Amino acid sequence: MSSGGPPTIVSIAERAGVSIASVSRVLNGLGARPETEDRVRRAASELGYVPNAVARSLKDGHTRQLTFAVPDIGNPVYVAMVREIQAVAKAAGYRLLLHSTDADVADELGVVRSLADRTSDGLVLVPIRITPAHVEALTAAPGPVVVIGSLPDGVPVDGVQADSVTGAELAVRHLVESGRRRIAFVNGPVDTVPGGNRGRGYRAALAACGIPYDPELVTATDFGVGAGARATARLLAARPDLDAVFCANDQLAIGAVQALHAAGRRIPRDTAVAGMDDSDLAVAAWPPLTSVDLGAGERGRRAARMLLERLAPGSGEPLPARRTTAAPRLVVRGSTSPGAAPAGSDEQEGAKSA
Amino acid sequence: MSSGGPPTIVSIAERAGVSIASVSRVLNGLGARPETEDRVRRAASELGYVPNAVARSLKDGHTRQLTFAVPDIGNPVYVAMVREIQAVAKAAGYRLLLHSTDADVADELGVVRSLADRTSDGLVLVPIRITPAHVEALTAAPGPVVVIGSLPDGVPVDGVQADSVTGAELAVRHLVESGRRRIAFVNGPVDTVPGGNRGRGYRAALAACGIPYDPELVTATDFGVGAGARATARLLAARPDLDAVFCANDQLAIGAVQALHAAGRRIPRDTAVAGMDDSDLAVAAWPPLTSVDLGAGERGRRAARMLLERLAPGSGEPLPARRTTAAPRLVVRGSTSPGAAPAGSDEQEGAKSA
DNA sequence: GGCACTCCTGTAAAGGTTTACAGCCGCTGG
DNA sequence: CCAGCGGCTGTAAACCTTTACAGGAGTGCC
Repeated sequence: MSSGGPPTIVSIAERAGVSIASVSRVLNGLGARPETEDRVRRAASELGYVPNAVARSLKDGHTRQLTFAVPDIGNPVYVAMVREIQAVAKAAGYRLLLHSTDADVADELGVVRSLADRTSDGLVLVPIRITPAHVEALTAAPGPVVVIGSLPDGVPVDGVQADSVTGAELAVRHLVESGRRRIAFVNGPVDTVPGGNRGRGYRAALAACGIPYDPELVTATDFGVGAGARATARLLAARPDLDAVFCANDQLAIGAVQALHAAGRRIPRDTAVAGMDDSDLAVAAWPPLTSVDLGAGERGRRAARMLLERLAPGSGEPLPARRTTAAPRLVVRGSTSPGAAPAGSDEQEGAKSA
Repeated sequence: MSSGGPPTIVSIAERAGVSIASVSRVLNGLGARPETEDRVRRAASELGYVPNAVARSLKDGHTRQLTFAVPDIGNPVYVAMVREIQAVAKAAGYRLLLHSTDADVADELGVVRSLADRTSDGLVLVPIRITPAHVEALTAAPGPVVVIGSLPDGVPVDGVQADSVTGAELAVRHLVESGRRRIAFVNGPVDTVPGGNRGRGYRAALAACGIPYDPELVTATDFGVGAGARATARLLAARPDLDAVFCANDQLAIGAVQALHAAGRRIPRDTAVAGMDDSDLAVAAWPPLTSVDLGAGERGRRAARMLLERLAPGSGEPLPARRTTAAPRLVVRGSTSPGAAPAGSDEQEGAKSA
């Protein structure tokens, strides 16, 4: 009986007077006699049939869903990644499952293990920090995983990295070339992946430029606008002679800009400011922020592509773990260079609003 | 045989020497003899068993997944919504499927219809515009839908709205109270939901304040920083006497700020600027932007909750369509008021960075 | 001692799809 | 005219789980 509930191939088979196998074949484009074809198609459209994706997934073992797990969905960097990943996924006919780990290590590990429940075919993970437990979980991952972040060598999992060291070097070198010498550094938490790398980048850059490292010019705090403002105010009090502030991300840099404005410093004349990530915030600031684009979107895109390659039927998945690094790019704007980036330039176009 | 592939209840049953029914019962906490219980649990953990979510979904007819479909994932307003929706979903044990419609009407309709494939249990949709086709598709929706946006009355679907009219009125009234009289308005595309409503809000607000509507002070463009800057520059050229710019969102307002800076106007002394949405961009600007919080996060949260209520087993889903409106809130900062929002205030704390 | 009852367990069906295999029919070629 | 073959079609199994139902063993009570 074609009773309640949405139509299934059984309802169609009854209505068309054929077997369910024929229905399935017609609907999947395998051969059938023209008349059979006709009757099945007619019945299907009359009933408004839509194939049940769950049943199909159960049958053929994949869901056409990818999971993207990030510490915090609100962060512009992750937003840039989500956007690209979803675009790649959509183009390939995959849906995107977005998971927020809320920067919780246990939750991150849980996501990796939950690959086993077959809810999604693969995972792109952005860990807030990488512990031995991560290495263990990733090694035993029950499905394909791509990690965005700096992964130790032995782990048999694809990885996409930013090159914070070179990125920081680009920024510091630019500041030095603009004549700055006392370059403060406002970092985020050093026990996180980004914080750790960016700190190393700053020191390496100073060394490369022949400028001695001065601990008094360096501070670590939380990532965030308010934290950046407070940290900058402290630095300013301790070392009024600083002539540039380099920040580990744009939010901190926005805070630095605010603190400098509040202290009556002119930007960039008295003090230059540079950030990292080149998020939308950079162009919102005044003057617009010079920032190092660490290729968040690019990293997302690459991660998604690598994951899809693992899922492609061709490879029996025996390809070795791959590592790739996105090249950083310095975007110079008014916060370090008086002439740069006039208002009304063409960047950041096209966003819609609700 | 317990051959290749991940362990199933069958493998466990074999190993424990019991039937699959017993395995299922033990694993779902229904009663069993202590010894049986023991053997099943031991076998399950030895094999590293994880239940197959797809099979379970097929059996009991729901996936514990929600879909959230937005025009553009990068937009801060939608980001705020995603964040809240994902939090609510996660707390209720649901996963979140994020879909970008890329502001394509056909795609929006497709998402509604695709509810029929049983991939997710419900949908939160943010349409870019609402056409008769939308009304039709929503009326025939094969599953529960909550729309964020302004929905016509007859449609049997839950809805959450922003109150742009009151929101615009708050901003305009605030500008008037600060002594402004020639208040320009930079809108986004008027054929979109937000553009249309905000335009009406501006006119209503002027009327309420007893200020005549002056078409020369009004312009519509795309949402976006560059568009805002160009539009403001045009307005400034046509009407140098304007003393405030009200923008339909923060991106436009950022653009306006840049254009005003470029024109040598001081903010807020010469010209005040106010935006809408109160996104992260507002605090990134200098001076920080006065903005109307239209409750994006709140709307997301409510939409998610309404959807979950529809899914709760208690109700046979016969509750009538509900409509709810989030109250707007004016956040005054430096762009309209000289003293407001000192640098280093506590807003926007805690974001993490990669 | 036997009956009834309880507690536990196993068998089997259901959920919707895909697909291997076998069967049927009609046609062609010898 | 018959063997054989090709083209369609139908039956049934498989994917993995949950659960209704029936059956079996043990206990308590009369």
